[in-house]
Amino acid sequence: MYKILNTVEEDAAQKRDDVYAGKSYSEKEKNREMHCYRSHTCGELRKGNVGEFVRLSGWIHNRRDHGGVLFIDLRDHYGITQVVIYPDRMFQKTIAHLAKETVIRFDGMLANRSDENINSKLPTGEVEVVAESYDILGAAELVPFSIFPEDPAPEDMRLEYRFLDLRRGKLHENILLRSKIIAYMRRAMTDMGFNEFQTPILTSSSPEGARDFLVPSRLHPGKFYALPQAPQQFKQLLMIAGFDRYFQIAPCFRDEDARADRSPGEFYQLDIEMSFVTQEDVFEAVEKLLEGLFNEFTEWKFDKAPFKRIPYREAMLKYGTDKPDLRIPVEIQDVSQNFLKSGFKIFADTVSGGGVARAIAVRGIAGKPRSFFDGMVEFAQSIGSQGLAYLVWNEGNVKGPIAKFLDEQSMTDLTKKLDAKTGDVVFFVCNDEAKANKIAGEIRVKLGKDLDMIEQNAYRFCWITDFPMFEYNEELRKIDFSHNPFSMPQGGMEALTQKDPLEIYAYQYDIVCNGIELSSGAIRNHRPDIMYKAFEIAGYSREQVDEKFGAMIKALSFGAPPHGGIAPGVDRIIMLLANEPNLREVTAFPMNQRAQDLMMNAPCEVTEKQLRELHIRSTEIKA
RNA sequence: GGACCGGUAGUUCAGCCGGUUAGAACGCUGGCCUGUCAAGCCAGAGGUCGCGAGUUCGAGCCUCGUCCGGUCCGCCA
Repeated sequence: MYKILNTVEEDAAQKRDDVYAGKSYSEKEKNREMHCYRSHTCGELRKGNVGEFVRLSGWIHNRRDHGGVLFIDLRDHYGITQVVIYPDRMFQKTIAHLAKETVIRFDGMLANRSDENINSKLPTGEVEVVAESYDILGAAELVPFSIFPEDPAPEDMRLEYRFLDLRRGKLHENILLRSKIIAYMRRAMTDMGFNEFQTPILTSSSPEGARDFLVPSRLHPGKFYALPQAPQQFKQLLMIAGFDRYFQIAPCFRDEDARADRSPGEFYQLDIEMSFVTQEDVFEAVEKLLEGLFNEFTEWKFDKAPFKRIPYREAMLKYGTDKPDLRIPVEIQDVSQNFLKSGFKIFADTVSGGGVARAIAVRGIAGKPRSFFDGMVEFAQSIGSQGLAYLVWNEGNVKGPIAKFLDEQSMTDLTKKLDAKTGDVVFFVCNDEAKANKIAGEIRVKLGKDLDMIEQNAYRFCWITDFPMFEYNEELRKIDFSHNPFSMPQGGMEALTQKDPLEIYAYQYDIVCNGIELSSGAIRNHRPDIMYKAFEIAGYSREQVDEKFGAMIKALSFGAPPHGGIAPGVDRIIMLLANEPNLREVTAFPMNQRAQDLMMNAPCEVTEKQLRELHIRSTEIKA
């Protein structure tokens, strides 16, 4: 191995050696002629450098004008160094009136600070540069929001002046963390024997899935490229091509509305595909990656491999969602049978009509004030529940709005089933299964937050497994794929021909951390015969399948290895590790929620000429 | 497409029951100050209260509409 490039520190050291080597303070005049912007970075100088004649360049971070002495905090990527300008310098007044964020170069001697003037908050806080001369390298206008101190600023302004926002400590660190995490991912994947590939950005529109971003073709009037929603088909083709283990930090494009944890338009996945693997092989690879990653980048507690596996149906029952936040130590229980026999008519009728009753038990909160319970009822109503029943286990009796409807036997059974003890409170939700899951799940999370039950400083992972292959579409009154039609059904062809379709699971899985879905993945269906059969169950003819997915089927027909993969969301992982609630805090140049880049002014109108070349006419009338 | 929350000085916010000339802090400008490090002190400038209509003797405050931002639902194979 040989070295191609020096680090910044090495470069600076080199220049120092070249320019300053052996030179004393008396030679400073000569040094002023040197042709470089800095001898050191602003984070570098220490006691050992005292007495050296140094040159620093950076931004005016802050200044403190004492009339006599003037202090400038000079900032660059590497840190902050105090520059002091004494009144005998003619330029002191000029510097005192420069706008913050001016880019400036100072030359001067590095001096020791006296003990009482040491700033322990700065790594460079034991020294300061005594300015001899300066050069303004980049003038600055008054900034629209404060870089220092790092006060809150309106987000649309932060986006419009992103280059300023990125100077601020927290965001600067987050983006740096992003760089390090991605570098780690590349290293770890390569070490595990994966090869990185690039796949096309201009590709063809896929009929399934999210809304595509379309790019009009100049050479083929009326035809369009689509930006990839994910390199799904390409990575499978690479497996069929025999490359065995693929990964890519893959840009993905989906024209769907944004959320706090979902960027509008574009995002990155650590896209992974492996040949000759089972579901467990994929889990093992991802667990190894994530364990290493979290080990490297967090001080918090996190689950070690193997992560908990939770079948989809169990997750929906216990947590009311397929992306459970396991930091909340509460599980939902099914109590349908208890209410079926009970005297509580509303619940009994719902259950006998095919609905379910769910219980959320919280220990030791019987003493909560009435307003707490009213608040919970109100919350339940706001998310679409008729109301919210609850029982409170007090010393010797059970109270609550529904207590009077339950006979002694029902109450005894319920107490036993829920293992309810004095001081416990149980909330009840009764509805059709889908609604009951959703409402109970949200109440579980709300209780976790309001009662401060969410485990702090911890990352809790789980795999959600055994997603149903098919589901019944009430609207179209037919069987549909519930998620991905290209996943391998568990049991293969035999299951498709023998079992009730709604009982078939797919080799499909999600990985979830702290209630955030990091990724979906699957063992793919690599057999055309099983593919045709699966589509047949969902009501597609062989011809329809050929028309829509012909290219993929063709590729699978020439000797395809069993393969599978996953694609953890890079942005979301960074968001978790940076402990940020929003993707924009870990993205250098994000769009706003309405998919606009406020700095670059995208999307924007284009010229008539451009449109003509692309054979496009806009239906929007220009102002 | 829908729901909720928000919009007052460059920024962060306060503004009581609808009642005099809309306040504070930071920033900015000027001045004072030789050791600060979120420097300090004094003075000053800075406002179409998002926009439009309505109710009222009177609207930052109430009503309706509208625009903008965020969060969520829909959507995200």
